Amino acid sequence: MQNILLGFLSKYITLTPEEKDAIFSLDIFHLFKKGTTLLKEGQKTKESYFVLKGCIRTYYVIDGEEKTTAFYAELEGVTPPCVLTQTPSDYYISCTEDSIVLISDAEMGAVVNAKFPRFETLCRIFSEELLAKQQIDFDAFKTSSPEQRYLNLIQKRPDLIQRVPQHQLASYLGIKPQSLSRLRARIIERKS
Amino acid sequence: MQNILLGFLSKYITLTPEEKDAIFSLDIFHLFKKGTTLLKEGQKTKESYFVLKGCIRTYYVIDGEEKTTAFYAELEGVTPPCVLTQTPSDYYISCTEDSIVLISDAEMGAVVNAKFPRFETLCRIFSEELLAKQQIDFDAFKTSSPEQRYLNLIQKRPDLIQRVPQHQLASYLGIKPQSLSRLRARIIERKS
DNA sequence: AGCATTTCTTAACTTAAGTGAACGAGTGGA
DNA sequence: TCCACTCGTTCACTTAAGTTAAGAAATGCT
Repeated sequence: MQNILLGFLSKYITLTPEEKDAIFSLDIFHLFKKGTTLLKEGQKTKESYFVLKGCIRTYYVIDGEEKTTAFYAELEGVTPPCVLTQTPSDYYISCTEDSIVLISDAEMGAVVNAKFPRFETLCRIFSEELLAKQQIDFDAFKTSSPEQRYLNLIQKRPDLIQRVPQHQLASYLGIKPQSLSRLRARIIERKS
Repeated sequence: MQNILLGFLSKYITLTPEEKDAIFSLDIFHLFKKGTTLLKEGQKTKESYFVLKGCIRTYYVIDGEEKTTAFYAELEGVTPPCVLTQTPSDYYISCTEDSIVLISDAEMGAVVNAKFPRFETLCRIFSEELLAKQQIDFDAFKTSSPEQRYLNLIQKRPDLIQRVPQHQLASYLGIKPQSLSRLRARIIERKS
């Protein structure tokens, strides 16, 4: 498992043995099997999750049904709202694939901020950009039909359609799996 | 008009004549009539809008139809995504009521940041909180039906239902005005 | 390989939103 | 004051999503 992490990291940076030791003693990188739950509803956490490899999803359980609201794949990350509100989480986070996830902590952030003030600027810019992106996504969702949302997803995130189960995709699009099947059949029908 | 601004401000802080002059020379506060457009589609801007009194809305025009995606009332604000992406705006911003709006500029932010480093921390926290709120709202929208969204709106933003025209509310809920009428009739029917 | 489980699709039926049109109430302007 | 216009509601009809059920296909486990 450590080899997988090191192999992955070596694609990006060259590490001295000391640095490798330092990284593992930091206990920041984690390898999870597909299906592993990182956060459960009702649980309190101060952790943020950043995906290096694989894919994780956030979902609510409403009336016994899973409602997937977001996917985070390579180089994407989440800080659950409950981290900021200091309340139990409203949703679950779990891995849709075997994944390497960087897990960081509010306290860790504070330590880094104290050492490197420029890190704060980075975080502000990062979070402002995320906010803008999220706003655009939200607007796109509101102003389009399920079918348009699906067609849009094909354009913007073709990988998701391949790697994620249909029923999770469906709830991500705000519809039932049966409706997604039908909708896809409709699109293919129209093409031919 | 300056009296209205001063009257409003005096509820919160006491100002010396010099400060009053300083405020107006800053040219930060603006009074707009209902219906005034602050930002047009295709326009470039570096401005953020913060509502002190009244209410503004953001909307797209898609196939000649207005699609309202957000309302900002007292003590709420927006930075349009186009400010960050440096591209022409995709949407309009206009006043749904006579409003007092604080308009600030990316450059102004930089100046303030340089003078007061703690201001950066404030901005980061503010934008992280906004991000969390937005995420919660987005999730709530995705996981609920138009009717649930309307019922939710009654709980969370009862003021909007009173002060905003139905057809804008409808598009904010992601439906047509006729559907909103029907939906409301359905709810009343069920109560009795 | 064989069995159980999950996942995806199809179908028939129900429910709710979209569409186009008409009507009355309210609003603003000449 | 009167006219035109906007706004909200209602109705009839269309379209698409929800629901329930069944079966085929893929997956996982032993």
